[in-house]
Amino acid sequence: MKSSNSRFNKCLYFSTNALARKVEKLAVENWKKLDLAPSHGYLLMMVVENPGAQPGCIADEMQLTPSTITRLIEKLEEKKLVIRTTEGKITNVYPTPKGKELLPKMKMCVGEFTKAYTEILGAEESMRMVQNINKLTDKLG
Amino acid sequence: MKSSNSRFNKCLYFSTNALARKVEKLAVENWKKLDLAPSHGYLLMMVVENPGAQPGCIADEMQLTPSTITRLIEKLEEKKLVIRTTEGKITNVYPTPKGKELLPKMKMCVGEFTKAYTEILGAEESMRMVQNINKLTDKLG
DNA sequence: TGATTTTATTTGTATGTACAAATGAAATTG
DNA sequence: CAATTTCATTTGTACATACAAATAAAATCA
Repeated sequence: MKSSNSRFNKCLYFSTNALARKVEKLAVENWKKLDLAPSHGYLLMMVVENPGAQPGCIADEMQLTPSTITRLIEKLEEKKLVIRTTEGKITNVYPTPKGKELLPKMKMCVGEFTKAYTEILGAEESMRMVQNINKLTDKLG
Repeated sequence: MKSSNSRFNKCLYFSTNALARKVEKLAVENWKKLDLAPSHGYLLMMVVENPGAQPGCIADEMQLTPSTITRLIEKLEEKKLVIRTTEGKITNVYPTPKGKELLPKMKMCVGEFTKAYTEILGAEESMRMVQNINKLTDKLG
């Protein structure tokens, strides 16, 4: 159903959630070829480009909680895409060779995803929309 | 962290998810006084105003899957706020008196939530933003 | 009318995320 | 320097949601 047919379409709660679900679905579809969830993919990319990144920083960067980051890292470790080393209270996350190898494909994935929604919305509107959403998020923070 | 400081801030995936999480949080906070999750609240409101509504219609209206609606209804049934009757393949959901009683408070809740984000964003920008988000969602559908 | 297809709903299972509490180490403070 | 506080991370638990399969009824078709 089109959101414009919903009695709830005037409420930010429904609008944002519905949008997030659709975008998530599109992203999941896009990342399937690498057998990764989008969040895993983005985290891995970050670690490949920032070897030794700490969970706390990753959490800030990805706007997720530290506990969520721990969970994502666990999954990536199971797949042998990253390893964790802990010294004292500091944990560092490094990509494995297998993880590093994925970088070009992951970048292509991001490109394709961006292309997918840019084609739907137009380049200008896409960018403006993303900016507005960020602004809104900041203000709510 | 402000989304504008994130390296991912240009990606619709992160923007929408981050916004949805913030909005969800705000809504959850707002609905706590009624001891309801926002989605439970909205579903209950719909059932109070539409006694006998069927899960499939509710799913369309709320832009959630039927299975999710089943789960939400189960929770509301546990709390004795709605009851389900099934005849043949058709299920109808009705509010209990206890559920009906909540309506005014729920409407206030929605009002307060709207007020909360309208105060942050301004009335005009809020409305425009919601419209744009809906448009985007429709196009992605 | 009997067989097949469609429809509505529920169930089993899995994912993504968060919060609160636990852990363990480092930093501060008195 | 011992006690306390702060900090980084992980663990336990819970919630919202989805997909795929199961169920069961109704509708269609041959």
